[in-house]
Amino acid sequence: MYAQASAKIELPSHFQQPHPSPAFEGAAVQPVSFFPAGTEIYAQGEKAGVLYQVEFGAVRIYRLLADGRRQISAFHLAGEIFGFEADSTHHFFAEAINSTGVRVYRIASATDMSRQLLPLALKGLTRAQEHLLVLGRQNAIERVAAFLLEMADRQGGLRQVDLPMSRNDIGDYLGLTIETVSRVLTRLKEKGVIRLLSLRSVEILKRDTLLAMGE
Amino acid sequence: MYAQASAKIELPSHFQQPHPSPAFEGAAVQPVSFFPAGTEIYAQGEKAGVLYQVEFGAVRIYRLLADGRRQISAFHLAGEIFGFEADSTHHFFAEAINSTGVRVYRIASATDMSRQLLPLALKGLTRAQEHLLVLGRQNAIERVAAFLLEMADRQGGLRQVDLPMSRNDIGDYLGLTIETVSRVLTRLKEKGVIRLLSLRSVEILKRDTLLAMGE
DNA sequence: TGCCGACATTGATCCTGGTCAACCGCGCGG
DNA sequence: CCGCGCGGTTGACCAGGATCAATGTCGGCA
Repeated sequence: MYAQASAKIELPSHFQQPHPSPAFEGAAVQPVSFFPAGTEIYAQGEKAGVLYQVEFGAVRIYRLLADGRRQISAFHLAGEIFGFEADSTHHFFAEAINSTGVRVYRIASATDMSRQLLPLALKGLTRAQEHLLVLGRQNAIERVAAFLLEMADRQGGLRQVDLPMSRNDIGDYLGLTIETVSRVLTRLKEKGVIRLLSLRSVEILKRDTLLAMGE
Repeated sequence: MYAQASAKIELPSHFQQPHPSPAFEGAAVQPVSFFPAGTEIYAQGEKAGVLYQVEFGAVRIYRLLADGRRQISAFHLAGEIFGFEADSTHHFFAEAINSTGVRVYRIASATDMSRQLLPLALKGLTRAQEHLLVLGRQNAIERVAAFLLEMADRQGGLRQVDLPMSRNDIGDYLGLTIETVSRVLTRLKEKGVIRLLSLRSVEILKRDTLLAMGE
């Protein structure tokens, strides 16, 4: 429904990098599906049962409160696998942040994937629990610092970090408002800890200072 | 305040009440270990590899920041299993909240437990993600309401809810201070939503009101 | 049964981050 | 090429919850 073909040529080069993907055993590989920026991959309440691997782009996983407040529980970058649930129903929404390609793995119901899924689930659990510490007990500066370090880490620990998501997304991930995120970033910039190469690209100048802040 | 001494005592067999729980296959069952209130079951950094099932009592799982701030990521009540990690190291602390008995399952390294562990990991992941929404986007009243409902739910949905943990524990679970937890509880009491039977026992009088608050 | 200490409640004040609002700047379409 | 709109930044003010402090109460044990 939402997936549609799109021109790969138009994509920024950093979305095109191939990644070393551990293919799934016992799962039928579907062709890559394309999701334009902002489109839904699956919705809360929908039937689950298919796994997704990000080929390029980025995905946000989130829940909503009745009044529209949103909590993003995870971002998924190239190479990462998402879509598994505790039961047969999706408890979250998944949306493409930018133009995103995902490879779909359809699993034969007879196949036992637990051996391959367990490490992923445990990794996700650990990440979620670490995120709980950030949301429950850290202040705005600490949250943003932790976020920048997490993103740098997940992109290979380079000085230059891509932020595929908007300030709004960052805020909804960190439990902050967009204004607070913005203010903290400028404060970090003024302190010489980071440099904003563009809105969506940050260079980390003082990694140790950031580390000291982020915990 | 938080006892660090690990005082593991094995109970005489006539104390070992069995409870209706699905035993593990392929795991050596150890006798029940007894942990007095406040004692450590395992520590962050320790080697993992053993599973625990709460026989009686309650357990808190938490992390600490350098300055002592604490985030409890989960409580485990009777019947629940905890102790599994993404790698061979514990990333969290586990402590007995009250006098607690845990059954230890030692797993032969050859045995593949993933089939049995995956549902538990996924359940934990879902709970953690729901907790993220609470910590990231809900205010104090909503957090406490959600907590009371969660506890009621996990105790069979009865009107009367046992809170095995202190206000401090509740605060560190909800990302609030002990004072705020206390104030919210008195406010709920004044509104006739709950009744405090004792410090550790709450009766839910208006479940629907609580539900509306907890989201 | 009464005492003590830990835990909990309540009150006063402070401060971080939210809210509301104005403005900026870039990219896109007319 | 200009103007519009969206996303981001910045500022002023506000409020929810933290902090600091005093008091209250429960429960365990002598």
